[in-house]
Order: sequence, then C-alpha cells, then structure tokens
Amino acid sequence: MPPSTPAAAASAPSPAKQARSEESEERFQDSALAREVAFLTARARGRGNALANQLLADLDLKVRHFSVLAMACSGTNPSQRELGGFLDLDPSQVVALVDILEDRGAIRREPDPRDRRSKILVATEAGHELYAQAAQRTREAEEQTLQALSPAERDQLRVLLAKIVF
Amino acid sequence: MPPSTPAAAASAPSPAKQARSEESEERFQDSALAREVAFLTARARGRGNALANQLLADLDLKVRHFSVLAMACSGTNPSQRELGGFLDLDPSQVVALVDILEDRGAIRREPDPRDRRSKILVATEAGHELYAQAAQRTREAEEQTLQALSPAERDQLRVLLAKIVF
DNA sequence: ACAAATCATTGACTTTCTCAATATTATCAA
DNA sequence: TTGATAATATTGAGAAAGTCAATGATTTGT
Repeated sequence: MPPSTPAAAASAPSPAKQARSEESEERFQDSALAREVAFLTARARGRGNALANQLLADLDLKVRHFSVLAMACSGTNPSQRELGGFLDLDPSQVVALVDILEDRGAIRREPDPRDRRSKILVATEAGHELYAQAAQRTREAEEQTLQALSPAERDQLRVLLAKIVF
Repeated sequence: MPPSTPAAAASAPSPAKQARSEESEERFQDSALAREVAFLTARARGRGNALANQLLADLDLKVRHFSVLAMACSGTNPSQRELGGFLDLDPSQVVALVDILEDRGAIRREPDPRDRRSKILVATEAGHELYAQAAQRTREAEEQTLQALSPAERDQLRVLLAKIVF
C-alpha cells in the first residue's frame, strides 16, 4: 500500500494524469478519423473482444474458439469450409481451432453425406455444456459493452450491422 | 482462357456452388452467434478493413498507417502515448508505425514543450498530400461498406457506435 | 531531495494471418 | 465413361500483428 495515501480520496491514476488522459480522448473525438465508421467499428470490436476474452479466460476459451463452438452447437451442421467463410477464417485456422476443440471433447468432425471431402462439425454433450457456460459470459460482455445503449438502441445497432455484413 | 466457355454465360463460380455458398450464409443467419453484436462488429470491421487495405495498397499504406497519419494531420498534436491509447496500439507498435511514416517523410516527431520525455506527432507537407489521397480511398471504402444503408441510417450507426466506444 | 511513476524505445516471444503445396473427392465437358 | 478442372481439409512456412518485460531519460509527488 502506498504510504500516507488518504484512503478515501480519488484512488485511481493521480487526478492530474487521469484528467490529461481523458482530455486527449475528448480532444481526438473531433478528428476526422473519429467520424469514420471503420474506425468506430474497429474500436468497438477491439473493446468487445478484449472484454469477452477476459470473461472467457477461466473456461480456457477465446472468442475465436467460442465462435466455432457456437456454430457447432447451432444445429446448422456447418462444414469446415462454410464455417471459415462465415467466421472469416482461413481454412488452416479452422483446422487448428477444430483440432483444439475436438481434443477437448467439445465437438466432433462427422462425415458429410453429400461430399466425402468435407467434414461437418457438431457439438458433443460436453460441448453443449461448455457452450452454455461460455454463452453466459459473452452475454455479460455484451451487456457491459452496450451499457450506454437502451434496449431499443441495441436492436437498432444489431439491425444496422446485420444490414451491412449480410 | 478456359476453352469452349460460352463467353456470355454465368461467369463466376459455377451456379451450383455459388448457390450452395450463399445458402449456408443464409442458413447461419438464424444462429445465436449471428445475433451477437460482438460477432457483427467483428465481421463489419473485418470486411471494412480488408476493403480499405485493398484500396490503400497502391499508396503503400494499410489502415493502421493511415490511422496514424490521419491523427498526425488532425491538428490535435497527439503524443505517441496518446495516439496509442486512442488507436488501441501498444507503445512498441506506435514506435514502429511512426518510424515507417517518418522514414517516408510523411510525419515528424517533435519535442513536447510540456514534457521532454514525450514526442508529438505532426504531418509534413508531403504527409498532408498523402493523407488527402488516402482519405479519398477510405471514403470510397466506407461508401462501399455502407452501401446497404441510407444516409440517415449511416448517421444512426455512427452515433450508436460512438456511444459505445467513447 | 528522493522515491515512484511515465514516456519512448528495444528486444524477445506468442498469436494470428496469409499463402502455397498436397491427397482425396467432386464436378464438368467431351 | 473418361479426362481435365476445381474444391475440401490438411500441413507447413513465413509475415504480420499483438503482448510483455526491461531500460534510460524525465517528471511527479512526498
């Protein structure tokens, strides 16, 4: 504990520094960059990802693993290639992620009846349980990330984003 | 050129495959993951970034360099630390990016009159010109990315995103 | 004046991305 | 049918990006 710190006083980074930090953020919000949707989405995803990764950490998952698991649990029976397309992952990354989750016993590769080259991903019983726990944490993360928005605004945001990515 | 291809016919991936690809996208849009804002923002930023990087390629810039240059051109005189905070970049990454842009003669490190440890970033004349060209391309990228949205919707999106990241 | 914190920088290390090559299987046209 | 072409999952290599600890110079707080 820092000596002679008035315990109750403003705890965090010294008031002066803190002020200067926030001052710059404020100052930058008028910049052209801060008005670009690209910049805003990058920041949003960075923040959201970091938080979600934190909350998923004690399940030994990151967002990327969670996403694969989620799709395996979705009942849509994606092939690895389809999954890669949907999650913007290179086929080789899909292999690595699927390997990990399969080794953990959370998902299985099953033969695709329509194409013997391709493999379909499905969750195991344990995978569904893991997903249930993980999904709870990502919901928390989303709740925290969207704190500043009303329920209606959250829906608006979802709709707008869906329009541009689908 | 592929032999005996009916030149005018459906060019792209064979109609069957194409159909199957889009079919899976559609199929996945009902999944729980597709309703998460985190997923949607990740996809949006992925798409936007990729497109912007393409359009910036002939200027030998990527989005990350562009962002630094943009802030150097903003008139806000950010220090490297402030820039890192704003762009979610580790100090060491800032050093690397600034080195590149400084070697290119686009920006300069100037002493901070308030703190001799810190360095302030400003654009050179050439830097402003480069920025003008680059900004044009990122505007194109944004235009294409947001094609599906009306002007009003684009503003809404900007406002909502700004609320959650500032 | 001294101790602690901050800034830019370097370097090491891990994770993520990107790409090319391959074996197996499907598709398409002749 | 057969033969050429393309697609799937996989491996492996290399580049890019992200993370972290240590350092010298400087500032801040006591």
